[in-house]
Order: sequence, then structure tokens, then C-alpha cells
Amino acid sequence: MQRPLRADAARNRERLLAAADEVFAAKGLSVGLDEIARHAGVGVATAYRRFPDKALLVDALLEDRVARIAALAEEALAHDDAWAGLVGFIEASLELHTSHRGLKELLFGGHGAALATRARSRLMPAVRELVRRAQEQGQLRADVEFTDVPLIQLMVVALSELGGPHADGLWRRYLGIVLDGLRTPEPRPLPRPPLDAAAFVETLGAPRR
Amino acid sequence: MQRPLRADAARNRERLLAAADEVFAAKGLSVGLDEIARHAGVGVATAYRRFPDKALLVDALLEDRVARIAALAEEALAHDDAWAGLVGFIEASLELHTSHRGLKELLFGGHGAALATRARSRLMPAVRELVRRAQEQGQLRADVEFTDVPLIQLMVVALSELGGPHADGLWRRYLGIVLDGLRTPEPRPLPRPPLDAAAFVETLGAPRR
Amino acid sequence: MQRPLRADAARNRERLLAAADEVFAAKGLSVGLDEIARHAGVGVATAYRRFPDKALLVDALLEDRVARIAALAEEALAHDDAWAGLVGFIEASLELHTSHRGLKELLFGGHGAALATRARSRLMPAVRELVRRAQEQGQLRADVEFTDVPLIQLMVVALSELGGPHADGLWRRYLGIVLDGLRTPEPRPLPRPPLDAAAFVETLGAPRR
Amino acid sequence: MQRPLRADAARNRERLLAAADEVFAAKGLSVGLDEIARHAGVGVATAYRRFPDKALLVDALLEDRVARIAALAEEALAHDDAWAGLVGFIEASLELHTSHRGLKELLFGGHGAALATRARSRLMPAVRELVRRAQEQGQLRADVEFTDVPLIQLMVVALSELGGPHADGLWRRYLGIVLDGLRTPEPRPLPRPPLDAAAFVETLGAPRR
DNA sequence: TATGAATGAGAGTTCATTCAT
DNA sequence: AATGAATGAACTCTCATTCAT
Repeated sequence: MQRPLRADAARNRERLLAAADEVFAAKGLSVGLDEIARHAGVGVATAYRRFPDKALLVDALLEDRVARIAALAEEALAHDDAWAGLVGFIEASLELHTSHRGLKELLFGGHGAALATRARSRLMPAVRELVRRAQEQGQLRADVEFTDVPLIQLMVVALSELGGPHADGLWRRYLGIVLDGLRTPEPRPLPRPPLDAAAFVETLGAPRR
Repeated sequence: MQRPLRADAARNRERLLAAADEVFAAKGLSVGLDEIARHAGVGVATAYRRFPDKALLVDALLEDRVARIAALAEEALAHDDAWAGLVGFIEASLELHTSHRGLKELLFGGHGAALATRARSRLMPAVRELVRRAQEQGQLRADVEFTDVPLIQLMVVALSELGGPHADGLWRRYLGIVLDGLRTPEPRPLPRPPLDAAAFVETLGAPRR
Repeated sequence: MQRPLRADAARNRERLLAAADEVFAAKGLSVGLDEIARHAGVGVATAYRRFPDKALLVDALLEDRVARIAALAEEALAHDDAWAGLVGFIEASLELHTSHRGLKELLFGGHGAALATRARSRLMPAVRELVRRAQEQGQLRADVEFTDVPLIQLMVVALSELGGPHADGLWRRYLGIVLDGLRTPEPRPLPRPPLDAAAFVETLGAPRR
Repeated sequence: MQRPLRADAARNRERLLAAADEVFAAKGLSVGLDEIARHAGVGVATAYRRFPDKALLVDALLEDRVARIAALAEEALAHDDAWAGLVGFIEASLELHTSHRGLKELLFGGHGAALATRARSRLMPAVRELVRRAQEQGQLRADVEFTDVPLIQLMVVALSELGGPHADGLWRRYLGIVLDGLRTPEPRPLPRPPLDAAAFVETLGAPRR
């Protein structure tokens, strides 16, 4: 438990996050902190006061993303058709990626610890419920778990950063195949059980191989 | 058309590739050429003589990987059961990734041009045939094309670099779902047509977004 | 319009200039920035913070030189005898070169743009006046212009970097011949008109052939 | 006394010189030996066999230049008007510089030893005679010596490498002034005596300050 | 507290020169 | 004798991070 930030400190924090977001979106994760700080209109050292190192700034950005994704999941719960809600959630959160170069780096670049922490508390309850209801309604194979959803997103998002004139929305095709796999009337036994909640957090939190 | 390298040059070239492979596997793509050269037992400048810049060394490594994958595809053609051959190929080539940290960076890191070039000539004919036969035998949905196979691999491989004690082979679970999507008796229309051969090459060859 | 440097930054800037001056004087312009920084007692990156690249460090050095030469020109204006003032100025500024190996490289090495810019604003007015008064007093041939003075210096300074036991002050002999050419009672028509002010700046500012 | 080169060795020597000349003219003295060797169609090591180091290749190039200049001096002796001959020689040899970027670097870059050696044996006798006759005919001030001529050239040539649209032939203007200084009817005493032959060689032969 | 300055380790790359074929 | 390969030191420049103002 920590005291809230002073007003100006909080403002600088927001400015830095917004600046980082813009700069990462424009140039990828490799830009230096100097540039981000300049973009935010603060000094570098101020950035270091707010975020002990660059990775933590990146993590904080993640937190914001996860919050948006969590909001999407909660909206999805409003759907009567559970399957439509689940699919709509997956698609909407993948669409977030198409507007942010560097976002996948963010999610895939070994920052999993933060992702997992955030995701557990904010995202998982809603997803668990989406999954439960879709299975209840017989639209989702019974051998999947709510922990599978983020991993499926992790997988499909890899396609969203392909470039060139034919790549736009190409990920939707492969998501289509995956979705057919999720509601197939003839599911084959999967070679591995799903991660349980603890293993899920540990896995996303682990450094990348 | 260029004359073959002199014996010593060729030996050093191999040493450099092997060293790069090991060092990339151990530490990721960001290691400096100095370290690679030292690991190979040659001077830095020798590395620059063999590979005009670092990207070309990475590309050369790719060529070797693609060659191995192409060999796997050709072996897969020997299977009587076309579906088993196709799945075996996909699994075997994904297994290559589990032993190499940095390999995904290699494939995803904007070196697509080289990948596409190599892949087109070496890999696509065999894969096309694998797909054709699996469809002929009724084991693979009719609306997929051979260009879908590498993209599916691209997708699943994203999972293969997760770390931690539960991540080993986790990709197999999600590949299972995808495979069920590929042979579902009730395929839904996919929202996008497959890439044709030309668009495929162009897409993998394009710089990443 | 830029705010003045912080005290420590300014001090390091001066240290770097002084170090560069000494090191260039001792070893010529080809020394690396590492050595200059070490000599100045600062890190390399500090040098790069103060001078975005090596050429700009060299340019800054030039500015200082030009400032000193401009001061000499202004002192020369105090002379009652205009010819003596002009000659004194030329000699004094050439003497600056004898203490600095690398200074000619500085002036001749394609850094003319900076030189020209500085020279125009700081040096030319005084030189113009020196020339005008010497002509008024009948001591300087009428067909020379103030733009000729720096070019004559450029010419004579080439001799000031000769080495060996007999080279000290040898340039004075040839300057003597040139001065005799400037006050000859029988001037022959010169094959080219002088540069006007604009062409002068353009010429010194152009990259060397 | 050394045996003449084998025919192929001599051919390579010539090729290297020609290549160096072209490449230096095009890109300045800073090009690497690899490029020169490639341009000459031989291996680098062959260049090192013919010229123990890069400086000696440069020196050998100088020898060729000096030979051409010596030829100009001998032609100049044919003039009846000794002054015209002398001036013609000076102008002609300066014109050689306008076609070769990097030639001044060659002459000024600390390669004086070679220059002096060559010049002494090949150039000085003719120049000495040109000077003697011009003085005999009363067209050249009595206090100059033949050793002054190359130094005057050294001086004027500094102007020949200025760039930009107004620089072509600009050196002729300043040579005009110098020439007026050489034939002024009112020579002032020069502050230094000329170099004698021995000092001249020693001075040009010394490393640059 | 917030700033800009400073840092040193390390990146990629080049070059004159020597060695092995 | 001639070649191309190999070398290592040096170069310019960048970045995440710490320090002094």
C-alpha cells in the first residue's frame, strides 16, 4: 500500500505513458528514453524517478492495455449469445494490436511478469465467465479452459504484425480456423491439459526462453 | 554465378554460422558480432568479410534453417497417410524452434525477404503437394491452401518461446486446436481468402509493421 | 536563440575544445574522439552530447580561431599607418598557425562552410576597412579587394607547416614577395577579378574539390 | 642498383599506379588499398609486394608527377623570353593540379621525402637555369633563388583546390600578384634568405609539422 | 522534486597490413 | 610470384542509467 502520488508527479506519469505510447507506436520499442522524455516534456531523470527502469515503463504501458482489454471482456459479458460475446472479445482485443506497432513487442518481449500480474486480477474473472457460459450453451468444446483464451490471442496476434498490402486483417482468417477448432463437433483429445490458474500466471510471468 | 570459396574461407564461414547459431540460441539476436567472432575463433573483420553486415549473417542462418525445414517437408511426402504426413511435418518443424532461442526473432524480425525467397523455391512445392493429398483424402477442409501452412506455423511458434516449468510443449495443445479446426466436419466460411503464391511471398517479404 | 549552458556543461565544453586543440596540434586531425575525451577528462559520450558529431567539434574550434583572428583585425585598425596595420594583421594571424599543427587541416579540410559563416560576420568588416584605408593612403594596389586578403593568407599558410630545421618562419620570405606584389608601382592587370562578398562566402563554404 | 622487374611484375606495378591515380583523383587519398588493388585487377598482397606500404605507393605516384613537371621545365627552357618561360612553366605545372583531386594531399601530406629526392635530381637543374636566365634578362628580382620556385608553387597550389562555381582558375589571380612581387622594380629586402640546395631538400624531405 | 549533464560499455564498421594457399 | 583471407586495433556513434545542480 502506497500513498497516492502528488498531483504534479501523477501528471508527469501520465505524460510519460502517453508519450511512450505514441513514440512506441510510431517507431517501435527501440527508441531511447531521452526521446520519450523529450516528447513528454520532462527530463530523463524524471522518467527514472517515476519508473525505476525502462522495462517498468513498458510494463506500466501494458497495465493500461490490459485495462482496456479487461473493459472489452466485461462488455462482452453483456451478450446473450455467449459464443458471440467470446468471439467479439477476442476480435476486439486483437484489433487493438493493429493500431500499435511495438505492442506485440510489449506483450512478447519478456515483460510477461507484469502482464500476468495485471491479467490475473483484472482480466481473468470476466474471461472465465465468458468461457463458462459458452460451454454451458454448448458452443465451446468442453476441454478448454479460460486460461486458453489469452494464449490463443498470443498466438493469433503474431500474425497481426505482418506487413505488405495483403496483410491487413489476414489474422482474421487464421482466427477463423482456430474458432472452428474450438467449436468442432468432433474434438480430438488434446495432447496437453490446460494450464491451471497458478501455472498460467507463472508461465506468462516467466522470462522468455 | 560465383566461384566457390577457398577452403579456409569456407571453413570460417561455417564456423561463424555455427557460432552465431549457438550464441543466438543462448542469448538472443542482440549479441554483438565481436562475441560471435570470438566464439568462432576468428577476428571480427573476418566476420565482416564473409557477411557484409550483421543482417546478412542472420539471413544466411535463415537459409540453413529453411533448408532443414524443406528436408522435413520432403520426408513427410513419403507418408501414405497424407494427414499424418502434414501434421508430422508441422510438428517437426515447430520442434526445431524449441531448441533455438532467437529463431523466432530470426523468422519474425523483418528478415522476411530472405525467408520468402528461400521458402518459395525450396519449401512450397512439397507443402503444396502435402496439402493437395490431404484434401484429396478428405482429411483437410477444402478452403485452405498450401500458403496457409507456413502462416499457421508462424502463429503456433509464437507459443514455443514461452518460458517457465509448464511451458514445455505447451504449443502442442494449441496446435491440437488448430488441427481440429483444419479437419472439422463443419467448417464455417473463413472471412478472408488465402494468400495466393505471389501475395504470400510479398507478405513474408515485406518489412514488419 | 538558446539558453546558456549549465555551468558544468560549459566547463566541459571548454575542456573539450582545449583538449581537441592540444591533441590536434600534437597529432593532427585524425585522432579519435576517445583520445580527445580522455585528454579532457570526460567520457566520450559527453563529447557527443556537446558536439553532435566530430565535424561540429572541429567547427567549434574554428569559430574560436576566427574569433581570435577577428580580434587581431580590430587591433590592426588602431594603426595610423594603414599598410603597417594590414601587414601586421596578416603576419599575426599567420603566426597563429605556427603553433598549431592541424589548424590548416581545419581551415582547408572542407569545413569551409563554418569558416565562411563565421568569417563573414566577424572578420570581413574590419578587413574591408583595413584594405580601404591602405588604398586610400596609396600603399596598396587599387585592383585588390578585401576578399583577397583571406585568400592570400590561405596561400601563405600552406608554407607554415613545412618541417625541418630551416622551415621556421620561412613563410615570411614568401609573404614578403607577395607584399611586394601588393604594393608594386607597376601592377600588371590581374587575369581574374576578385570575388565579391557573396562569391567569397560561397567559395570558402563549398566543399573542397 | 637493382635488377629490372620481371615483365609481369612491371605490368602490375603500372596497373597499380594507374589505378591509384584514377581512384585518388575520383575519391581523394582516403580510399583503401583493397579498392585500388581491385581497380587494378590484382590482389592486395600483390600491391604490398610492389609497394612495401601505402605511403610508398603514393610516393611512386609522386615520382610520375614530378617527371611530368620536369618535362614541362625542360620545355620551358626553349623559350627565348626567359620570364615567359618561367611563368609558363609555373602555370603549366599548376594546371596539373586542377585535374587531380588528391594531388595536393599527395604533395602536402608529409610525403616530402620522396618529392625532394625526385625533385633534386630531375627538376632542379632546369629550374635553376630558368631562374638564372630570367635574372640575367632583368625580369626577375635578384634576391630570389631557384629554390624559391617550388615553394611558390606549393603556396599557390593551395588555392587550386577551392571548390564552388567561382573557384575555377582563381589561383591565377593570386599567382598574378606573386609574379608582380617577383618582378617589382622596388623590391624590399626579404626577411629571410632563400634556402640553399641542401636545406631545400632537407626541408621538403622533413615530416610536416 | 525535477532537471539536464555525464557516463562507460558496447554497437557496427573499416583499414593498413600480414599470412596461408 | 601472386592471390584472397585473415587480422585486431581503431573509428564514430548510441543507450540505459546515475549524478550534480
